[in-house]
Amino acid sequence: MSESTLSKAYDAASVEKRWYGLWEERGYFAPSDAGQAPAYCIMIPPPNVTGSLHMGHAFQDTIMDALIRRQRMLGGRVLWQTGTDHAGIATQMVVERQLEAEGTSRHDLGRALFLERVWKWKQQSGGTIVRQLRRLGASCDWSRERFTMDPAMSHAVREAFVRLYNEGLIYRGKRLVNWDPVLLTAVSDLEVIAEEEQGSLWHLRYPWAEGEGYVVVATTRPETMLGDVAVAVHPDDERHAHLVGRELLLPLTGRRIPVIADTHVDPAFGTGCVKITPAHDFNDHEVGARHQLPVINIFTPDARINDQAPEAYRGLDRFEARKRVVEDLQQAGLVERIDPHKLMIPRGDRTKAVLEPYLTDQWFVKAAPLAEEAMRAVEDGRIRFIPGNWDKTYFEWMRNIQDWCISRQIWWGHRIPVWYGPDGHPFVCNCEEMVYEMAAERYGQVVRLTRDPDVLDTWFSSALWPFATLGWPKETPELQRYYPTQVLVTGFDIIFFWVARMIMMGLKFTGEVPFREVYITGLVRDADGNKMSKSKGNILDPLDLIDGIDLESLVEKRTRDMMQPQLAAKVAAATRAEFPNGILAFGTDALRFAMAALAVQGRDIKLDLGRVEGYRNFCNKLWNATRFVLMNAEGHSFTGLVEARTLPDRWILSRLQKVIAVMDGAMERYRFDEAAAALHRFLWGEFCDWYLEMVKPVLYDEALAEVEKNHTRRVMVATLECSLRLLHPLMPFITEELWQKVAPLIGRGGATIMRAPWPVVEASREDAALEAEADFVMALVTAVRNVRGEMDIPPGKRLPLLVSGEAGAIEMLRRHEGLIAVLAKLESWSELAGDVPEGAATAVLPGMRIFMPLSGIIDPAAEIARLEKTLQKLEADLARVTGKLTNAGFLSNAKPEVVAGEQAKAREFTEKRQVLLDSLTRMRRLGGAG
RNA sequence: GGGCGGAUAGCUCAGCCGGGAGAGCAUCGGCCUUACAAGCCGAGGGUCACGGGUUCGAACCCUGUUCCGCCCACCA
Repeated sequence: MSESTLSKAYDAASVEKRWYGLWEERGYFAPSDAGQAPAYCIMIPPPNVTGSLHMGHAFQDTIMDALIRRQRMLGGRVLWQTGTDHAGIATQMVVERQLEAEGTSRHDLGRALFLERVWKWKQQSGGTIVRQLRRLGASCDWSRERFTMDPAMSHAVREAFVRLYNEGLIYRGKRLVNWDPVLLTAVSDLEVIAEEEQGSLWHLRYPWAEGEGYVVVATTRPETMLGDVAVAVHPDDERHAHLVGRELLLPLTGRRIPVIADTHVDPAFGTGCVKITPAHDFNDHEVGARHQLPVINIFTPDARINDQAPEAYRGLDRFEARKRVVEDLQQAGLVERIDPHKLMIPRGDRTKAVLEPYLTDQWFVKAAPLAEEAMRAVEDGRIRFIPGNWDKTYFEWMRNIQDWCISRQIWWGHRIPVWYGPDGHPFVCNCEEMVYEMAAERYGQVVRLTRDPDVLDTWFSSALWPFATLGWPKETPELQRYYPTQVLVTGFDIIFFWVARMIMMGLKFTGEVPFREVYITGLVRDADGNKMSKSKGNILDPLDLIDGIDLESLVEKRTRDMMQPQLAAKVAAATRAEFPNGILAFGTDALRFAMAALAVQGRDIKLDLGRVEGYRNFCNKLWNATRFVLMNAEGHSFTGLVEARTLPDRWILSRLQKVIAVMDGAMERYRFDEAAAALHRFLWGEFCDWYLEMVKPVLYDEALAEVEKNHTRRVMVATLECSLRLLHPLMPFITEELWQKVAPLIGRGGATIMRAPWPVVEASREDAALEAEADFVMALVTAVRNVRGEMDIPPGKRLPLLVSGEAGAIEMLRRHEGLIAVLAKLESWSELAGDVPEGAATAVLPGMRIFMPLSGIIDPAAEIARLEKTLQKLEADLARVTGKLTNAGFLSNAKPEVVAGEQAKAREFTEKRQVLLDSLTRMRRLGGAG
């Protein structure tokens, strides 16, 4: 018996558990090898191995999976390439923190042992995020999973480095870079987060070397004065022009420094005199270079004062040094004043340490030549951003692109493939053995080489992801088949870090774009619109929405390991207020559907749990609709039947074609919100609310022949079966579960819905005239229900109905009287003969007036109120339409069909108005009499 | 300083080519109608941020203003 196979309520957990393992085991995620079918490929943005799944992943991976599943059903050779990123700095920090807890450090271990330790950590903990990804139903091809530190990936990285180097696009140089004094490494410009903080502007007096007086300079970093080499004024600044060329005595150091003129100075800021510290400020460095000034570095790598500075300050941390320098200057009477001042402080995006401009040897990628090609690819449409306006952001950055500092002084990462000879000559090669041969050739003997100790920026390997994962630099079949990939789905936050660099590298090494489209998603925010972050304590874990979580566990989770434990109480309180009962288990499908429904283009999404719950209910609705279908179709044979005979059958099939078309259009335009809305509206609002109700009188009619019922049973099953396929990309689990039961009934079964064909519009099933007839039936039923609802008539009470109107409308009613009688709970209907009975409620439909004699049942006053309300709305509508039709401009300028439409409305409204007025008159009479 | 978004029902958001303001949630009323109370049937709720313009007609196009958000940038 069918009913026993489906429980009464949908239980997401038990359904979801059943399928993923099977799909993966049976290899359904791997590309089909279907001959010459078109290839379709998406590269997952590889999540950090250190990461765990967050809402952003849930959002983006749902979108990617929906695209992939649909394409797979369309029959393409579909690859969703997956893998993880070694995340150099993040991973190294995780392991270093562990070492710290054990009372040791990476330096105690040494490089080799440390790396071993990181690999061990990766083995044990690196799989978290890919396990979580599976819970989302992500159908990536795990058999091709890559890690950015795999040997093949490392080979590709070295190859890319060597080729760029040989072309002069990678070079080494001593430059001022952003330096993280905690991590002791350079970082790229993009890894600098500048935030406004409250500081001070110190006004310092620098006395003249000869004679009386001083110059006042304003600075936000007084401690760097120990490295000053000049004071600059603007060449056109008349106040200071006479000072240029004279010498100052730099306080605390005894050094003499010149006053110079440079246009960098803004005469309007501070005193118009700027101290120049080429070693510790990007602008000053340029000024220094222009004037051939010396560069005096006063910091050690961990930002303590070094031996270049006077002895008194050596060894002091930069912040202590600041205090001491200011104190000493104050003692000497050299501080004029200290103003509060807001300024931008640069911090490292990982360590949050204040960064220092620091002069070191680093490796750089010469970006401008690569950027040129990359811009052209977007200009000429080889790559398209969705939404389109992101190309502005892209161009803006590309036009002003700076050389990319790619060397990092950390250990976890791709080591730079450069070896130095005894004289410092660099040998750059993909293969270590070859390097020694190259060296032997140069020096005439075998020599010892030392390898560059640095590793590459993690984003360097990420930039190669789209082709390196497919086998580059080898010309593999996969590379030929799947590259360029179709679409990249990612967030705007990594357009520069990743998207732009993939485009540059892709074009450079393959001559082709890495992807044809870039779909930029919004950010998932909390219910109040705040960015989710650990420190704010407002993180929602997608798995908690899937599995549910009780309040105490949620509070514990949000307050555990907080960077600022003092916030824990506040976070706990806010959590208790927002989720007094914890979070319900909504299941993966509901979460995915919510993500799709909220995926509006060009806008961040505020995660509304009510929405997720609503879609959990939708799952349940679907579940129960399927139970109903199974109960009524199982055990019957309707093979060979293809016709749709009844109005409901023909109507639902016609509507189904529309949904298929809408779904295709929406998915192709990346309008997942439209896709979700169309499916929801069709399945709940049309299939369940109307069709399944309309089918009941047919199936329950004992007088009707089985064959007639079987026609309807078949349509019912076929419609559901097709809908499940349409829904599958967004709700993979429940659709598989239900499809396995439904599809065999129409001989369509298969091992998995994943490989079932994507629905195709059957134009012959579309029938506008029939839909209009169905609309009439539904409007009539709704009108009766409306009266019932407003008049508080008991739902079970059967009512008689009187109608009058056009022959066509009456005929439609006659054709579907059985259906209408059931849906509207009518006792009988007849054409109005003579006067409208006293106390009848009235409603007006296109071409028909209906009257329900309710004398003694309804309250005349209530009916009067109802009619007046309707009339009021109608009057407003009529006034608007009349206004247009009496406007000469409208009549002469508007399109004829628009005018005709308005005229039709005017006739309809006028007629309706008259009916309502008549009814009101009657009711008032009755009310007055009673 | 430059650039990009956003402002529509109590809340979260749709609204396509300019032509009768929509959905979900929440609210109110009535229902255990044998698929579903995670449900069914109804109802109420809007100065489309504000000003000006174009147009026969503007939530939509142009322009100005206010507020909110984000990105980029070397004012010491």
